[in-house]
Amino acid sequence: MRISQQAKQETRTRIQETASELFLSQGFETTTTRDIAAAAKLATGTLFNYFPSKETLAMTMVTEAFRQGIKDYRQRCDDTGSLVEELFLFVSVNLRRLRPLRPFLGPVLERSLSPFPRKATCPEGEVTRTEHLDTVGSILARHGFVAPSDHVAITIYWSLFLGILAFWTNDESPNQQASQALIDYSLQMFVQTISGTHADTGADHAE
Amino acid sequence: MRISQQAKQETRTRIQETASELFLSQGFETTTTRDIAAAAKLATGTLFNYFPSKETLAMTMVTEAFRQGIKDYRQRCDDTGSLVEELFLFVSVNLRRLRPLRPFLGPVLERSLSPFPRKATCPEGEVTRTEHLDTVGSILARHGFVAPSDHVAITIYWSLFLGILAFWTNDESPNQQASQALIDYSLQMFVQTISGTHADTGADHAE
DNA sequence: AACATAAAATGAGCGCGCTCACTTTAAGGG
DNA sequence: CCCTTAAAGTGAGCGCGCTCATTTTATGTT
Repeated sequence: MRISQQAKQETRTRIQETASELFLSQGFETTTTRDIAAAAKLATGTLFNYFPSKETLAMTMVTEAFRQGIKDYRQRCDDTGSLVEELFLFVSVNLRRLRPLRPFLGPVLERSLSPFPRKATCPEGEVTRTEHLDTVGSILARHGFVAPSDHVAITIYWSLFLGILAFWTNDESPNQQASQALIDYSLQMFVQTISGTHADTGADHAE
Repeated sequence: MRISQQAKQETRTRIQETASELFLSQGFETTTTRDIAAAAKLATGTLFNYFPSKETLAMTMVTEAFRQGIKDYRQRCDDTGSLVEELFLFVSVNLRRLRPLRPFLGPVLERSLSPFPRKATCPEGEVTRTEHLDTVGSILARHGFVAPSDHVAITIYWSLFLGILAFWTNDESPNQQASQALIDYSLQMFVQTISGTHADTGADHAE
């Protein structure tokens, strides 16, 4: 029983590694689940005993990268920077962790992290978004904002962050410096607005 | 020949109307192309003589709504409002035109308007985005911004707009007032930033 | 009316993600 | 050592979006 579980875990990671290789070399859409199963020396159906969908299989890697990003941030944040600086650091470490997956991230992130309402897709995306936004909320809170409960601000942050991800996955500029500019501008904009009073809008978003 | 073309046009609109009804009553994903073809009394293949993909079929309606939105805006914009007011008007008229399609917009917009790089999908999405952003650019220009050439600002606008669309398609609050607040906040944020000097970011967008 | 030809419609078929009834494997008990 | 039983593996098959060789229809010509 113990041994069996261990063997199962090995199979699971073998699937992940095989899938990762194929996604990286051929892309997400082009790689079929039959390809993955064959390369991992398994029947097609077996793959779905381990991962409920191709999307979930890919998102497992993405979720892991995001988790590592959060860890990196906690480790590297010395709590002395400004709000913008800390957000910038958080975004940066996340991108660094996602970097190895970049070649196949586009379709996966679009499907799984999109703010559009989804029906019954993989929960990995929801979890990842929640964990990310919780961390952002805690950063905001540490700088004196009660924004975690401010749905509007958080919604906007997520829109901006997705835009950054989308741009970054396709950024061919050297060292992704174009993305750096976008991140800078986006976060500056975000912080500037939630810092200042935006009272003249008349919009009383919850707080 | 003339008659034939006319008949073809009739078939085309019949497909569209049939598809629209089914999408609205059963949703986009649930409705199959076989369903649509059968309901329009056609063979499955015939449908694809008129629309290259299910996605394009749906996007045709969306594109038309966006075009009408632009017309509405041109008609109603008396050129006396502030930048925020004009952008708000523009977004509002677009949402009003999209309103009838709302029940099936989610998956369609996510696939077609997403900023993530797409490989070979329907061009309708690209066209719609371009037309929308051109109009936004002209509004900015009219208010003294040369921002149409400012990729960063426009990219951010599109992120915010997509976030608004995503939220709005799922907004159950009475009269979509929650969306109103989001639009207000988003546009305020956007205009505030492109108006003010944010020189300390190092991002030198033209002005 | 008979024919030629191009336009339009057709539906069997393909490859995909995924399911599920079934087979194989292997851990524990007598 | 065999037997029981539950876990793990299997692959034929389903429904989907979409294709394309073929058939049907409509138009213009004689």
